Amino acid sequence: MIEVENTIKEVIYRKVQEIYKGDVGDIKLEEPPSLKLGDYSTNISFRLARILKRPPKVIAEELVEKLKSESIPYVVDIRAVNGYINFFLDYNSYAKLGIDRIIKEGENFGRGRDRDKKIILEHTSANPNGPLHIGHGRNAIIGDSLKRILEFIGYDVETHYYVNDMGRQEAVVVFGLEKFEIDRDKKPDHAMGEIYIKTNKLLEENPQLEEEIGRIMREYERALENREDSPIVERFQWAVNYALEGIKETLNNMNIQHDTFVWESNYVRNGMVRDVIKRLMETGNVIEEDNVYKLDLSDFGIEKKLVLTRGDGTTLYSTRDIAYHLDKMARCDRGVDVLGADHKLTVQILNAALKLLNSKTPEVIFYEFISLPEGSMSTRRGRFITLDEVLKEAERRAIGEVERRGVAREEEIEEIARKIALGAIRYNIVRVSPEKPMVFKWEEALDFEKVGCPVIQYAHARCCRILEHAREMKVEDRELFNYEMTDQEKILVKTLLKFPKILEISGESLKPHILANYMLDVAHKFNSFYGNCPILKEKDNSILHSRLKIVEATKIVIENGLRLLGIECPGKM
RNA sequence: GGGCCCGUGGCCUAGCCUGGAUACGGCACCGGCCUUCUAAGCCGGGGGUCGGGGGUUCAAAUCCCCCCGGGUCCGCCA
Repeated sequence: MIEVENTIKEVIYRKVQEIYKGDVGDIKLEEPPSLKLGDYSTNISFRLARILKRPPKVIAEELVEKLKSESIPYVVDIRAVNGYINFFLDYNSYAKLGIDRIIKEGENFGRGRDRDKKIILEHTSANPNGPLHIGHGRNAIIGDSLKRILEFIGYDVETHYYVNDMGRQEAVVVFGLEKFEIDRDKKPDHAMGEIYIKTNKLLEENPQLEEEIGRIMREYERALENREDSPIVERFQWAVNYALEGIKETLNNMNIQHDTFVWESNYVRNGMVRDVIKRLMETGNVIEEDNVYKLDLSDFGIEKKLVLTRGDGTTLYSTRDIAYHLDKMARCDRGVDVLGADHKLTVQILNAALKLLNSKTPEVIFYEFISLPEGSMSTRRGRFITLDEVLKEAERRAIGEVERRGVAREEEIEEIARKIALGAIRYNIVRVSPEKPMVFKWEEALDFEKVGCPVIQYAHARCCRILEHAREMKVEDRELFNYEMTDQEKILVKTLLKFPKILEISGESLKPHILANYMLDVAHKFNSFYGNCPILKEKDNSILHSRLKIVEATKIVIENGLRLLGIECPGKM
């Protein structure tokens, strides 16, 4: 618990001041590798050793003597070990307070105070020219998990899906729709993907058609600038909305919903792109080169120059992106984008331009690609694995597993399997640190046997079952934790109470994988407790009652934690 | 060619920002545990030059430099 940690830190700081008045920086509280070494420790003696020119061990012993004269709440013992100063908690009172708090706060355990800060979080933003593949999935899963975490710790979060409707790829689709008939029987995004792939093939074989694409793009942009409701606008809108319909369905199946869909074309229509270009022209960093105006960003250490408009006067993605971000950053306290690592240079340029326009810049989470064992994915070549097929295959396998275990009624199986399948997919992606490249392998993504989320959901199911049985037993209320607790109990209680701090770190550092890894930790600690400490079979009523409270608290933490990862708990499996 | 990212036991992965106690887990492997709360589990065991080499430090997976391998970016594409 954060209060206990802060108190310990304060006391250490005071005592250190007694032997050394200078600045020693923040006191860092660490966790010893084993319970036998205590619950918290500090390495302050090592840092003081140099300054005071005395061995760390001696300093540690001296500090321990001083610390022992203080009475620190929930701390029963302080020892000097190898230069470290180790603190031992009084688990009887610590567990009583902590478990009681978790149960009292329930689904709000871990929730932060309202920060009165608005965050706009943009994620997924896949081009509406085909179905989402697992690469988009990494983006969406990281983004959605983060949205849930940030909201829970007290931010007002609005999610954006930035719809790229003005790119070449969308013009290809619009062109393709007049050449090929769309398959109305297929899911819309898949049908649109087919059109896109076929049209690209057609263009490859007939390069002279390329001019058509350019013409369509110019026509669309002209219509937007003139705010016409011409047929070309309708064609683009139809195509984009049609694909988006399918994309939204997929996202919905993954428990992901966006608050706002922002269309790129909106910024051409409302004149903001023209305005941005005009303002950038006035910065004095513009040069003319190859008959086109470019923004020189060498002041920002960027070699690449930003082309402001094409030779034919039409706008480019980058300037429209600047307009979007300018608008977005003005509407929030913090802007967060989830983007593929291939956008790193783009973002540098974007941020430089935003600074020139005196705007805040977004914080960006970059994630590396998910590739296939046979190489990288390609939307254009149709070489990718869609989220839809992963979802479907995961459910198929999960149904088999649930049936095999035989704990669910026939009519429950599908629903349970769906939760397990989605959990496995979301978890296996979110648990990996985003800067690590991933290789998609079916066996790994959908391994229900041991790895990942099923273990967490299973621990939760065990909690549910135990509590169910306990209700039938009518256990008397007794004073909690008035016995010598086992190591497994202590470790579990301590782990559960870390939840709020984990959320804070995970949210503030924009790293949902920290929460994901913690959840597995909770499950392991619970399983160890479950395997070593009798609960319902415990004869001592006081211990039985206390252990049930630990189970209840575990159930709450798992539910809250998985919910923030967009994963549901089946309750039985 | 230059910039950025990754490289942790056979495989996957945490820790790296903010340097410290035997490098967290999982898979696979070996040995125990289901007349006992769901064995998707528990207990124990073997397995590591933290890509390589220098450096800084009392102390380096962690900080600095060089190198190797992989990815990615360097469009009047998005």
